[in-house]
Amino acid sequence: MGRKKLEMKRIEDKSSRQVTFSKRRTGLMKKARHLSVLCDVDIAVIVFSALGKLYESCSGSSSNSVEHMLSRYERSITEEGERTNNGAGGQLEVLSQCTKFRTCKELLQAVDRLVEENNSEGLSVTDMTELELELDAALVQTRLRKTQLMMEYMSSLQEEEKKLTADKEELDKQVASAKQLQNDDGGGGLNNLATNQTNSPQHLVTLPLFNG
Amino acid sequence: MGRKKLEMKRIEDKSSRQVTFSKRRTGLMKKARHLSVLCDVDIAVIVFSALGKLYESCSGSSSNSVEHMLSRYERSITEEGERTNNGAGGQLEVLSQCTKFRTCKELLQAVDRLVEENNSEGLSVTDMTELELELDAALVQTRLRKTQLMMEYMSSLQEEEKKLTADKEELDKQVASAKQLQNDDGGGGLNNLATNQTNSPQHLVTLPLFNG
DNA sequence: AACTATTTATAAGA
DNA sequence: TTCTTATAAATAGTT
Repeated sequence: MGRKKLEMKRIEDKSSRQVTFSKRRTGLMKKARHLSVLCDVDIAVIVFSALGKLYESCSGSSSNSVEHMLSRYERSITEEGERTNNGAGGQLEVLSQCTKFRTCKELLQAVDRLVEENNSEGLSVTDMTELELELDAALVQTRLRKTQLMMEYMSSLQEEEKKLTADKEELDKQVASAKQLQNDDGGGGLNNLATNQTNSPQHLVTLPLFNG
Repeated sequence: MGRKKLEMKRIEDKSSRQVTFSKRRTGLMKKARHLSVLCDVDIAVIVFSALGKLYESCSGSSSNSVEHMLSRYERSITEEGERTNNGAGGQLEVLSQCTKFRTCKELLQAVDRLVEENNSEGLSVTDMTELELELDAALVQTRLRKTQLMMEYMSSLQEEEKKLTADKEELDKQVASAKQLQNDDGGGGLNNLATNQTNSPQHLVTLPLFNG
């Protein structure tokens, strides 16, 4: 809309690109706000300029709601993923890494393609920039996955610790009451001892951590 | 735009609200895509309907780039927050971040120095390269510290698990032998029970993890 | 889902 | 940069 219809491609002139960016960014945020109010929904808009600067964020209501929505988004995505790969039960951890592997594969293919396309003249700066971005993205992905695995493992360890502590307390209690009974009636009160056995926690050792 | 100008408030009629939601949502995504292409920027749009359903997400380039942008956004916000609220503190979590804060402080000082040195002409590419290296170093430092903290915590948890498991086995053994003794001599063999108490592992809970 | 009368957004120009 | 204006786009109500 304007004096002329624009082609759907990057505006080459730096100055007009900057102006258009400013105008359209404002418009986008305005529309998001309107949609949010009119239809009573939550919206987050995040814009990164080409130089990596975080330009704007907008949301339905309060100040930090963008952050809220991000965790909400992550939850949705996670649930979606779990809904998808619920079929098999064997190696849970391995399955959950499928996404990563697929990403890596795609990445390598993209790199190969780039190299093949330009092997006669060598890679241009633009190509290298693209490659850099892709590698950076892969790095971020890898890091996120690493942190996620560590957090999951720590959760399982904390849970196990809680369970073991509870078991131990229960055993202590039984031992104490056994001692008491022994002093009281000289025996016969130990028949319900050692009934709180849980499964061995050995399976935790097989989690994919500290394996190099 | 349309036959009538709408008030900037929630559309009360459920049916028209739903229709408007659909239309405007489509429009918003389209505008986001256009802005992304025309101005060569990355954009994420996240919409949650009133019923909590994740409706759409849109972005500049590849498939999972929304996730990328979220981590990018988080990083931006985190850095911003640290720059703003360096005055207050007092909680335990803050202590564990001392290393990071020190690094950040040094970094900001370095940035200030660079800016002051060159404020007449602006920063040169060489300056920016130096700045890039410093920021990169800080990032690596932060990452190392994060991993280190997580590894230490996991080690402590594993150790605690081992100890607790050993305790439990010992208690089981004692209970079994107590049972045996009870059957054999009718009592008197329980005097050394409950002697393997270790310190409560409560201190683990105060380690700087999972605290938001 | 398709159709228009209108409103809104904005590209180019001042 | 900011304002103006002609024109493109989006869309509210209608069918």
